[in-house]
Amino acid sequence: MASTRLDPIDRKILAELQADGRMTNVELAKRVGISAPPCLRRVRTLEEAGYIKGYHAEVDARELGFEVQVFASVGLASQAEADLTAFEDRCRAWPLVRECHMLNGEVDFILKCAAPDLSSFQRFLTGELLTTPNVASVKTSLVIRGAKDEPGVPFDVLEERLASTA
Amino acid sequence: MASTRLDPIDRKILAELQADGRMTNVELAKRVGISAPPCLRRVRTLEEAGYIKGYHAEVDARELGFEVQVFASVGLASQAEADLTAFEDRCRAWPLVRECHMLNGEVDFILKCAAPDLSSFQRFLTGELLTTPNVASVKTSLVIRGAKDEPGVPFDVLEERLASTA
DNA sequence: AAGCCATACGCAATAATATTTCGCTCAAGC
DNA sequence: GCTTGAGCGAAATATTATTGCGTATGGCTT
Repeated sequence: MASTRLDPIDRKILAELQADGRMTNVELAKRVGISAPPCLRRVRTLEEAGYIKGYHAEVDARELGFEVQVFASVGLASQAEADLTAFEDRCRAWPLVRECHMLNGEVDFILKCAAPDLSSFQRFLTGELLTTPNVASVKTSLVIRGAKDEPGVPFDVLEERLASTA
Repeated sequence: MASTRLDPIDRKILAELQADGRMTNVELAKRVGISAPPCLRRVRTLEEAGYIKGYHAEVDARELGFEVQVFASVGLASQAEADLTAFEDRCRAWPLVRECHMLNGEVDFILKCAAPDLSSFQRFLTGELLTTPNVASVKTSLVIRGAKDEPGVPFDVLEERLASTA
């Protein structure tokens, strides 16, 4: 489990697989400039070390009938650790809630939700979220349109940073 | 490009590939209950029809040195369409900005940003975002901890919905 | 500085998988 | 009741993944 620092080839592998997770290993090897076997070994190592947490197909939510995306700012009455984790557990159990982040500042949590239509979301909001114990305030914002939605991290920023630190 | 309604097998394929985008086609075929060739044909069709927009490795941002995640609420001075798209174009050009959504309500946009550290983000905030023309207000919220971060859509919700509509 | 060890590479061989081809079946439409 | 088209599965082929092994390279000890 050596926290082996990644070399440039490893970072390239991660960047390529983040951009196209279904690339064949031979294509990946070609792009990063080594032969297929060591490339595959590196990928396996990156997976086992946790640098790669999984692979996912990116599906078109709207085409599938999820017309509505909502950000919800949630404030809790009590911020005791037990109450925070209780709320987080609730969020993990709600399928409509895709993301839940604890924030500093005024609100305690921000939730990103996906729902088939507005009434589905309203039903969730009034029937589930607002009736949850310890939830003091909820402010929802409907997504009018999405301008950018890139998964993962910007590897070019990482490379710039490493170049300057070197 | 018939907007062919998806049958249960197609939906299962999408659900499986969303959960594990690197599953082999034979494994996928086994899970959805058909043989490999038609399964692959379906996957290709789903890709070409745009139901699958891509495949991505999920990388561990923190392990890679992106310690900081920030939500930024942005208000613009002018909401004329040209000004909105101008701002969206800016967001698309900033690598630190991973998501940009236009919202209803008080704020105009919410941005999800990833940065190696706080000073990187501050540099972006003061040097880029705040100096952008037409940006009237920015309120940033640091993510203290992430409780849930599921990519994609909840297919179980979709199935429930189809069951009730049927 | 020479030798040793660990690490990672590439090549070649094998196993598994992807992909194409082909013929069959079923169901809708005429 | 025939025709047509869409979708399936089996078999064959092409591509890819995976394993085993010999070799080079860099760091560390002696």
